[in-house]
Amino acid sequence: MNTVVKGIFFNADYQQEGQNSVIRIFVKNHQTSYAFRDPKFKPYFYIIVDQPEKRKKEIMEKKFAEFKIQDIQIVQKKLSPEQNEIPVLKLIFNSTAELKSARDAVMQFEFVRERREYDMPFAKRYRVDSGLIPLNEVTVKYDSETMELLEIKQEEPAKLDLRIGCFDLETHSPDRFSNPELDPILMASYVDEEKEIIWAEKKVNRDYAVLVKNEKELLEKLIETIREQKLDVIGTYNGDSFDLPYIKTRGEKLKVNVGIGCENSQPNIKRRGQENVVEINGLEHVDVYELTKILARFGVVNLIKYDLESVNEALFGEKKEKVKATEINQIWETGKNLERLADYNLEDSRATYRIAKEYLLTWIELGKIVRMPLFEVTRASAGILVEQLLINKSFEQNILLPNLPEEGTIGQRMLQSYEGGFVKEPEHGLHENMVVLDFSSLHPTIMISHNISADTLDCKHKECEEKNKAPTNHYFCTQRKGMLSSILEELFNKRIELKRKLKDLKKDSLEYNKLYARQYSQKILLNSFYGTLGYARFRWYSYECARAVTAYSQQYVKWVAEQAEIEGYKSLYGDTDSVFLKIPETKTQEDVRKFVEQINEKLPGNMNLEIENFYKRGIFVGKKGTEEAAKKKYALMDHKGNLKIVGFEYVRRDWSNIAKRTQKEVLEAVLKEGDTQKAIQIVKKAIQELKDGKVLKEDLKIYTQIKRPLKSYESIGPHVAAAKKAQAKGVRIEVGSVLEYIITRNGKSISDRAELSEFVKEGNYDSDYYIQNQVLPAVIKIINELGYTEEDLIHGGKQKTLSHFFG
DNA sequence: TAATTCGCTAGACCGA
DNA sequence: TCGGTCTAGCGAA
Repeated sequence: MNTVVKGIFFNADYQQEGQNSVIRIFVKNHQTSYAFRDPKFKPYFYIIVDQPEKRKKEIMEKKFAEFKIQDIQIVQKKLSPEQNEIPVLKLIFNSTAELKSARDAVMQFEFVRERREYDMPFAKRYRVDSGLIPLNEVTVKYDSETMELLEIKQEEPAKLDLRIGCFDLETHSPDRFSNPELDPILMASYVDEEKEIIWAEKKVNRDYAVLVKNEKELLEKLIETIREQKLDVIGTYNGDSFDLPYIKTRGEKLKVNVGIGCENSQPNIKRRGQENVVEINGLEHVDVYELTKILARFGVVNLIKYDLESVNEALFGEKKEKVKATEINQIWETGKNLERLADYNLEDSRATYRIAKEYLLTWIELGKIVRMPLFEVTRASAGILVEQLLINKSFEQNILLPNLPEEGTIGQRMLQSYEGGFVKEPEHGLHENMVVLDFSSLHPTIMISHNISADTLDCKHKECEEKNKAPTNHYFCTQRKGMLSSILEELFNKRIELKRKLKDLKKDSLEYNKLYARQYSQKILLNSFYGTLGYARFRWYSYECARAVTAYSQQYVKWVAEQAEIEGYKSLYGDTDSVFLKIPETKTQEDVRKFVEQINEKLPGNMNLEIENFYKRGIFVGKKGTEEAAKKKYALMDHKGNLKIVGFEYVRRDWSNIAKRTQKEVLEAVLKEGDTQKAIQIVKKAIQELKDGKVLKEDLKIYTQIKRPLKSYESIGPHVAAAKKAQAKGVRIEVGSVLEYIITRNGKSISDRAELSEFVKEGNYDSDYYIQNQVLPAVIKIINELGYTEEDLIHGGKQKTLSHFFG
């Protein structure tokens, strides 16, 4: 019987039904979660041949595999954006297995010039071809007996209030890590808009606590709740590698069906590289931990550790207590302080929920732009996002995708690196009255303004060569817009328009938040394009384009500095897209504004120079071991007294707190107060504290990441040495873990003396190391700029003040 | 199995 | 034990 239903389109996958691979699409409304079948859509790929009619017959007649090819169509396609359409063969199959064997078998025909789009996963193929946008509202006509999809209509996204729920487990861990084969779940918490619960076998004196009789019941209650709440999104913190695999294994042990997906389907654990991802049909699993790491990549947060406590504090400014694994065991075994554990458990779910609520909107919008389901887009890298966007555009414009490069090609590309941005060596020392100018979205605007795209490179027109030649001598078409540049331009213009609209909306209103998220996701995409051009595995890789972008960037930034010098400013420094100027006494901030305006009048297209900020005072320091000044390292103070510290040890996690704090205090004394004597006193005090043995572990820890298996290190640095020692004591050291180590007094080389902080007793540290290798190197270059030497720091020293420098 | 290059610095490593 | 070179990590843009 034909039935019609409205709902939200979530995702698509496929299933094997006998000989056929059949697409399923997941559509939900608040009553039901549907999985519709779309058997009419078949796997396919293209081949390019000279005589399509003839070759089609030949292939149809020849049996080149154990199956019969379902169909071959002759279709008109462009092989690339600048070419005309030509007929190509579309080979259609009943299953992905057939496609896979045919794409190899087809190479036996010498008339096959090329294969295209033969490696696109079937579900992704469907998402591209159907044009369905995840989380849009759809009206579906279907056969209620077979669940076969008859018609699907996409409507403008209506109001979207996704139901999000988060859960978190506390598990027993007699060893260092919980083993789901052996160790039970002790507690579970669940949080959504209306519910906050924890379940535990032991009585907990909290309103939100529910007593269960055993672990089985605990798991059943959790699953039941997730099902009852009819969620759209399930959020976890590290659920990809911990919580979801854990409940799956415990479920098998305890005979509990943990199917929380559509039609109670099980969480699907997939291997992706080194890690797990867990996908659930009809219920989007968002691992907020992964989301946080992406936020970090885009600079929303910058943390040493990405545990929930640190992230929660960084994002919301709220401290959250951490209960360590050993303590969890202890609480459970003694039955004392169960409330503490329960609170912690609940807070984890709450924090996860809060982060999801706050940031999901950005990924929802991003998912809509690139047409990726939430599950995918919350785990996607910059390269994936750009690729997906280009795939969609290519399909719309009837252009076949370029093939992925082969390993040999990738190797060649990787050998061929290219020159990047320009970094000027700064004028070291203290400077007063500065302005920093920078280009807004430099790389995207260069690509748009000069129409940089592989398909516009060195076109046939004489005129383009004359009018639009990059400093590399390659040029780009001025008559037809390039594929990449036009997508960028569209994104750019939409973003400008959105930002204009945002100005009229009330902050924190629903509409504001939605549009803000959209413009932010556009920004993410805009900034991701340039890098992919030089990425060896990218389908649209173009050395010439990548190089042209950086050549232009160098040209423009040098040009601005030159113009400024001509106008009477002194160019102090610049890095890639910025120019640091000293404003002469004869000029005002208004003059700077006028100067920038003049520059902008001369810049092409949508390129734009901005005033980043005015600074009262700034310092550039010398480089170690040479006379030169260090690049990418400076500190500035604006006219409100705000300090901006860039590149210094202060911003690096692989330096101890004591060194970082001392450096910051010194910079403050110098820039804010102009007090060099104070700066020196600060250093002396830190040295004294170290000597007295008073400094706490917290201020001595050095954080360094283990980036490869311990065995494969050629050079054993302190962090590797500490890791190896810890490993011998039974600590599991994983690739990617950030270690905290301290340099102790026990041993010869620095590595010998390095120990993981957890094994170091308070007070056991090498004060000499922390003075000579941490505090002094962090401050000496600054002190030098003030006219003092290391001698002055350790011994007496002469009297000088900043007036010495500024008259 | 997923964007780029430029740059600083530490500390091991290695040969004289 | 010295000094140059190399490995490694992290940050800026």
